[in-house]
Amino acid sequence: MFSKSTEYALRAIIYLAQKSSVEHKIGITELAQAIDSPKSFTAKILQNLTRGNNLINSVTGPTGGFYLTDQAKKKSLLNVLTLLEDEGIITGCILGLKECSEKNPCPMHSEYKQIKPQLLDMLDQKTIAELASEMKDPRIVIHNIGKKKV
Amino acid sequence: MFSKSTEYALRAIIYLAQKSSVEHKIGITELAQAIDSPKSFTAKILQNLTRGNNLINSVTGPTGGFYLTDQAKKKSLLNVLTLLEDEGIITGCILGLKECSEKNPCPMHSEYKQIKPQLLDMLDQKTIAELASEMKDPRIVIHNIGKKKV
DNA sequence: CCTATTAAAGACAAATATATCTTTAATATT
DNA sequence: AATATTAAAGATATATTTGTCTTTAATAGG
Repeated sequence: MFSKSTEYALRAIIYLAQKSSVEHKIGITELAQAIDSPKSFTAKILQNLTRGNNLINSVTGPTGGFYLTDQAKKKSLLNVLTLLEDEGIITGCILGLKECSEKNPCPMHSEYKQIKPQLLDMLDQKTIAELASEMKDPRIVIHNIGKKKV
Repeated sequence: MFSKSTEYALRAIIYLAQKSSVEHKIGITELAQAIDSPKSFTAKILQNLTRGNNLINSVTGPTGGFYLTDQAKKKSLLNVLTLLEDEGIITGCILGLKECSEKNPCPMHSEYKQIKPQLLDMLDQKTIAELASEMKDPRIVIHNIGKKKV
């Protein structure tokens, strides 16, 4: 559904929403372990989200790390997807046509048109803080379970 | 949503459902033009779908080409996706977790769970023959419009 | 049988996505 | 000021996807 980059970004942000604050920043080592993602690659992804768009903040040096402000925690996954420029599910055509619209629809257009707003709702309804708070239930996780690294 | 390979395959199959039969086969040149896809790459994709799974048939030599049997035309896009092994939207987790289930759900699981069956329905309800027949309406297309090849 | 036409097969190339490693800059602590 | 710690930046490596090209095999028609 999404690229690895996007998946890691979403998981990282949910983790940061849950664990970080201005007072308590999270290092990339802890973060990557917590969401079960490749560390350096995840660092790159987060870097992109600290520049320009005020989604993720970071501070170098001891006690430094990544964190979300309360404002950032109020954003939705859809907001994040927009910043990641990975909105294909929302804007794209099932069959990959560049210009699939009411005027020139693909054969699946009318069907997908009914599902798209639900996907959009799903991604837009909850703030990442709300998603993170679901993780108080220990069954709900954002890492791969039962797979140990060698 | 899908890979290019999958998109080309779906478009090709819809075109073949519309235009081909045992009596009238379609050459790769016509097909690739009709669905606006790279010719050789599309040929590869179709080759994979002629082997084993009886979805697409082909014949070499003059008057040869690709075609669908009436039986094949009765399959759904979901059937095709299964043959293409590109069912991620159906089976996968939004956040990319390997084991996202009722027992260990991701924070988006309960939300996506409600949309997944609708996506599945969308892909399973219509036969590709039915999708193809929608194209009697000239507004409905499976090629990129207004983009001319150099 | 010969030729033209078509897909099959396989080698190759280019682009993109994913991942790692090293060096640099910032900063907290001493 | 010196040191340790952390992310930033950049170079590089690997894998996968996408795309092209050439050669081979099959087959229809003369």
